[in-house]
Amino acid sequence: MSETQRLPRSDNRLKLVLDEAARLFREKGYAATSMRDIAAAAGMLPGSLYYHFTAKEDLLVAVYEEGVRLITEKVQAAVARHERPWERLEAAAVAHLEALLKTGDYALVVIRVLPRDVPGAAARLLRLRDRYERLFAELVAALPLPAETDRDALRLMLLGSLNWSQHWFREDGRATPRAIARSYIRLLREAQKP
Amino acid sequence: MSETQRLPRSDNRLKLVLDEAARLFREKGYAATSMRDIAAAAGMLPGSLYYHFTAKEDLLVAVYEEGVRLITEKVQAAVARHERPWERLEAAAVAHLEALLKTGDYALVVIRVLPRDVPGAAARLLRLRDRYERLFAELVAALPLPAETDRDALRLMLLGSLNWSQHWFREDGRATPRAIARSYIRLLREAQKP
DNA sequence: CAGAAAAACAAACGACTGTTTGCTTTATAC
DNA sequence: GTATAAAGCAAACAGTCGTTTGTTTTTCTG
Repeated sequence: MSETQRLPRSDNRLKLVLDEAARLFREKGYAATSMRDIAAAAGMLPGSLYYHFTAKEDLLVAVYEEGVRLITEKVQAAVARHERPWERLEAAAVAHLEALLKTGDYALVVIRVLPRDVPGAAARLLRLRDRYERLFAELVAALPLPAETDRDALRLMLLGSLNWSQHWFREDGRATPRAIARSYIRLLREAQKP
Repeated sequence: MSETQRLPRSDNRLKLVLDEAARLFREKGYAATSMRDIAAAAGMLPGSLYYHFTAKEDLLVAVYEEGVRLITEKVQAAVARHERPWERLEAAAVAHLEALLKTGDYALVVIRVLPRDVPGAAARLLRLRDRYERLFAELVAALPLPAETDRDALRLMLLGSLNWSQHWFREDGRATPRAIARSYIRLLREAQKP
């Protein structure tokens, strides 16, 4: 009955594998990234990846989970620094966009790789993303808005435009993630003044 | 010197190939769709596709071109029915979203397949999409807005949120493409009233 | 230091990839 | 009606795909 369990070895390269997988999934997408690409980037042989993950889909899910964790963490920390509803939403929008465009690869994979493109893991990916987006639903619910304002539309419009910005954003430009998120919030906020 | 040029045959299946390619590219994305998938869907052998297209990338470009043509056509027709700037932009937004979510496969491929995912054709795809998006820049430029309003942000926010709706829109729901586009416009428009 | 588990190597499996080549069928044009 | 070009078939090319299996190396644990 002695289940001999041992701690991971100190020289293990799981973290490196995840980092390189995140980078490649973000750069080329899921289907266009091969297990051989990831293995080569991590300096190991293709078959070795299967010691850590039983399938390519599980590797993606692991990256996805870390991405959601990172964004959630940043957004929650940013929101906690404010008290007024609109300022909390603005802080969330800024943190969300900075996580996507500045933090690195994990976060971007979450909105770059579409769940429907990974049939065997779509359900798991959607569950992760839905849980995160509920954060924004709560922030929008707390806004002081005229009764006729469509809160769902407001939330979807904000998140949609933020997420889409990955496709046109250029690092060199003068528009920072923070400035973009703020201008979007301003466009929405002005509309809701009595 | 007699260059014997002949008309395409009446039984040719080029249109069918394009239709099936558009459907598959929309459903599974570019990388996950194989030439064999397309050939099988069109009821022919893989090699036969190369009579019509010299490479998979060219097949995508052909679908893309038709998609841009369709959206442009619908948006221009819708805009022409109105005179006041905000109504013209709203008509464009509605037509854009209906083209994506109702018209069919060609239009959706244009925003579903990312140019960067098709290295050999990225430049061609981007040129097509930029030309189309200039339509919206003109419509936004014509809006009567306060001097401090950021017109670029407004355009990017509108198009971004419209394009992102492909990811959450469900046909069964009560929200039609028309209603979604109108609620987005309303959120922006109210903000700009003096 | 000995034993065991962790982590990776080495090599291959069959299936699938985009594409090419040569040949055949068939509608069109004169 | 017959030459001719359009369209597609049939079969294969070399390469890549995700994954499996057996073995080896290396670190940790007692």
